[in-house]
Amino acid sequence: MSKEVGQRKAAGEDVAELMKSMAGIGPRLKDVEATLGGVQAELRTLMAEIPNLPHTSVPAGSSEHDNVEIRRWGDPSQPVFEVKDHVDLGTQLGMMDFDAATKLTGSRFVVMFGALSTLHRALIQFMLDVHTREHAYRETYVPYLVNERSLFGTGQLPKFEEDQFLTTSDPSYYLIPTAEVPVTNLYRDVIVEPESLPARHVCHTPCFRQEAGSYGKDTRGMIRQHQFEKVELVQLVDPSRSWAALEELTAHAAIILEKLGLPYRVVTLCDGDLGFSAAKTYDLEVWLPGQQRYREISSCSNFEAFQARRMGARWRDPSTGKPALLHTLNGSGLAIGRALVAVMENYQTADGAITVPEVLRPYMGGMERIDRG
RNA sequence: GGAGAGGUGGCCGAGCGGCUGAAGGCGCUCCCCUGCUAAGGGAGUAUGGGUUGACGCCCAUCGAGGGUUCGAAUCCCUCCCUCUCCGCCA
Repeated sequence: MSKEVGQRKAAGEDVAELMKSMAGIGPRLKDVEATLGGVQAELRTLMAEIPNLPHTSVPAGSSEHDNVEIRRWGDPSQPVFEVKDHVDLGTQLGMMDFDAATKLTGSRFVVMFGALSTLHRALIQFMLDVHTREHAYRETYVPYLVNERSLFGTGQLPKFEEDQFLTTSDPSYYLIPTAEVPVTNLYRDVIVEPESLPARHVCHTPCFRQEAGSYGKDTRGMIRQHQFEKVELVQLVDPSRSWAALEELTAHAAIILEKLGLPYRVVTLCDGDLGFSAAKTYDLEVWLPGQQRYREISSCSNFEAFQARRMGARWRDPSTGKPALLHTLNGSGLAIGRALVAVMENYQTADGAITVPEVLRPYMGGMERIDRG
């Protein structure tokens, strides 16, 4: 109609009456739009906090006790001597100092020195090399601070605000809780061509987590820290391939444990233990002699279209020629702090030293043994 | 941090409050011409969403969000980002 005004005016006609008839439309339209907007916002808010639907293959259960073991690898049998945990080992070696970290910052941090620090770095290098050279992941470097939209995209916000470290509030920048956030969000508002799928990224970053609600848990040692390193695997795939991709990705993470010679088992998380965004998750649990139990060292998930929907990550489906949601996956490959703990405890000797696993020696200048001094 | 400039289609680049979803150029696609290469002529060419068997039609989009107006790429406000100079700095 407004177009008509212009046309008639150009033709020299009188448009006063037409304009008068339209005068009331504006306010009415605005009113209706406001109502619609309100309803849509409400709907969005509600939907933002609804978790993903578990896949049909996910076992039912209410807690981690109902997770289902899939397989085991390696021999977790006891050495003949009395084993120490990583805290005693590291402290007695003079290479791990929790008190210092408490002084510098607070609880749930660690300071390391010397060969232990090098071992920590060696683990990172080793994992990055295996995943890039043997599993065809593209090494990726990303910001460690992200904005709210990124955390929304992968599902940490709005529901898990209390787990994040907020640094600035104008604009809101958060320390990343995992590389999953920046890496997956590379594809936010992006339509990728089918040729570039699957997109595979491997990314080493520090991770920062408040660990809210885990106050009494794992207070000893490096198992649960506010800051830890992780080498993360992220895949974006054709939706018809995502379940196969989850198996592959989990295998890529497991191979690291095998190369390191660390006994582990694979469990499928039951629906009660499943994360907010995941449709299915395999946890890799490494054997820790110091705790006499398996502990999570990697979590590999298929999110199907859940994250993709939140962030608008799409591909051009060749069968229709139209943009369609991708499927996203990720998994730790592996958590570095816990891998260090596992190496220390599994490779300890009777005299409190640590044998360096074969595959890490090239990364440590050939060092075979970490000993005092 | 200080001072300026600017964000328009795959790219470059115009744009008066009203037939501008957007001139022109480049690029790309198809056709014609030309016995090579090159040049030349013509036509077409934004994206996303919805709808249709299909032609098509409808909606949204000129950094983002608000506002003014019957009508905004164009005017006003807020924010984001980019560039240049200065300062600072790994």
